[in-house]
Amino acid sequence: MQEVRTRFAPSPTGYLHIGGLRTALYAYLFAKQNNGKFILRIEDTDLERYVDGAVEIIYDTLKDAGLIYDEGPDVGGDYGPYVQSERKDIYLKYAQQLIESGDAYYCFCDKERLEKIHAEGATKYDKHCLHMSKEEVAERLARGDKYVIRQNIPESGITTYHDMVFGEITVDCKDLEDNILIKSDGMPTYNFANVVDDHLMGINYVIRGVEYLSSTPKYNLLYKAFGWEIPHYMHLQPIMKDATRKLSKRYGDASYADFIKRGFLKEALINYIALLGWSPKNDREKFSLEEMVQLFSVDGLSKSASIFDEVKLKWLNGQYIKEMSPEAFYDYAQRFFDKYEFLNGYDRKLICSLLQNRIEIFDDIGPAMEFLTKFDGYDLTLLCNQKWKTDLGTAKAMLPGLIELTENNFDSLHDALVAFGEQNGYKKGQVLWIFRIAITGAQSTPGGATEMAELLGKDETVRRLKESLARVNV
RNA sequence: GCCACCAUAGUCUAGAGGUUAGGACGUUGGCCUCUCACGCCGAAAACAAGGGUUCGAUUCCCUUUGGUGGUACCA
Repeated sequence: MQEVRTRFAPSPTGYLHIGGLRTALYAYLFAKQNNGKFILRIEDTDLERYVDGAVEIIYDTLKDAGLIYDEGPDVGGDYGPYVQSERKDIYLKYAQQLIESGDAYYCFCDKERLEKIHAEGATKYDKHCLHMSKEEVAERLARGDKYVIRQNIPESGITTYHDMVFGEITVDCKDLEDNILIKSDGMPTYNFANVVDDHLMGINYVIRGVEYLSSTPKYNLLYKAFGWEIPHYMHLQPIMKDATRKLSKRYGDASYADFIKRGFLKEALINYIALLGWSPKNDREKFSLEEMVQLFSVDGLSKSASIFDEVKLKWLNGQYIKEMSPEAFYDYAQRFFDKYEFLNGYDRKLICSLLQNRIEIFDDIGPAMEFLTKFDGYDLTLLCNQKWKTDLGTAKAMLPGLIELTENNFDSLHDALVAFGEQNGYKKGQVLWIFRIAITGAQSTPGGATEMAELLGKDETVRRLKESLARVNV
């Protein structure tokens, strides 16, 4: 059996977005599941849209996400070069072969003429130059006239192919245009380069976005003209931002790197995007990359687009965070501690143990610990609690005792607080509520009263208790 | 406009010619608890509409509607 070879062929036009990453993921999963090869090819034939540094971002993202490609520009392989701009001469040669066979032709029409025929109602190129004599073509070529090479599509007939996710796709040839294969700058268009490269690189499973679903018949015509074997196709619906818009850089939607920066784990991100458009057909929804390689299946691919839901991604990320070892969590959290300067000087280990199962992304560390800096002037009504039946009066009565007890029994604070309650006729919850609010000034904190005291340290705890007392006394 | 593709709760999805239409996020009630969260137990919430085919259709077919894609010297 033939070795499965898939490819991810992005254009270096900026950061790698989530949709692109998912396409790469599926191509990777399919290849690996079949013990095949996953290839990276850079499609930089559009000089205008090229963005410096974009290629490196693609390399880094794929590698970081664990989508290790077997062949690619920076790792080599037997079918290089893997960058289209470096393959320029190859395309021209094949285009000329097509001209010989009559499946393509030189076209000298300029923009003005094209605009004119469209203005006159043409919906596609009118094959004007197809009918030019050989002599005239030779003459104009010799003269150095600008030209493009167009595909010669049959004027009638239908073309059908089988897509692994959509099934039979049929398109009428009359709806197909004589696409430009080679642009006037000598570069191939996607329409041509993808066919030539996929064939030359031995790609037998083409996995890409649905935007190519209806132009695939044209590509198949090219394969046929060359006498090449047509690959299997898997077209993928896009990931949407909302019901009508695709997730895209244009709308400033987050890139892989942005999510990582905010404290999403790559495993969670990969897991989540895999599930946007693919289902294992059971209720399971947590998978490692290795498990997905085993479980991936084409019939689990969705035929409809899916909307990216960050809320669910966060939940999933939280699940991954809870499963980390405390050590791994601590290590990973370091850069986020550095990000929030007000955390300097506090016990990171303690904070980590408090936070690991209450945050969903690492960036939450800052907001979760905010009470450390936002204590002064907190809302005193927080001391009033319906469930525990406490109010400002309770606080006023309790605080002097709480201060004394903290100063003397900080090391066994919990026991001391309980004893204080028993001696003075308060419920445990009442004491702890007043105490916690009095030292944090926050409705909710990442831990209970004594845990917060431990974090603040004895001096700061006492200081805050005194400040609270002073405020309730006015 | 023309062509193609798609259509299960707010979201991601499972599903089959006959099901109490399943799961997850979110929402919500409760339990647990030194707050919140976690965790656990519940609840509400969907087959886009109209025609067929059929004993029976949400499932198959058609139409409509809605959405997306293509219609580039962009990919």
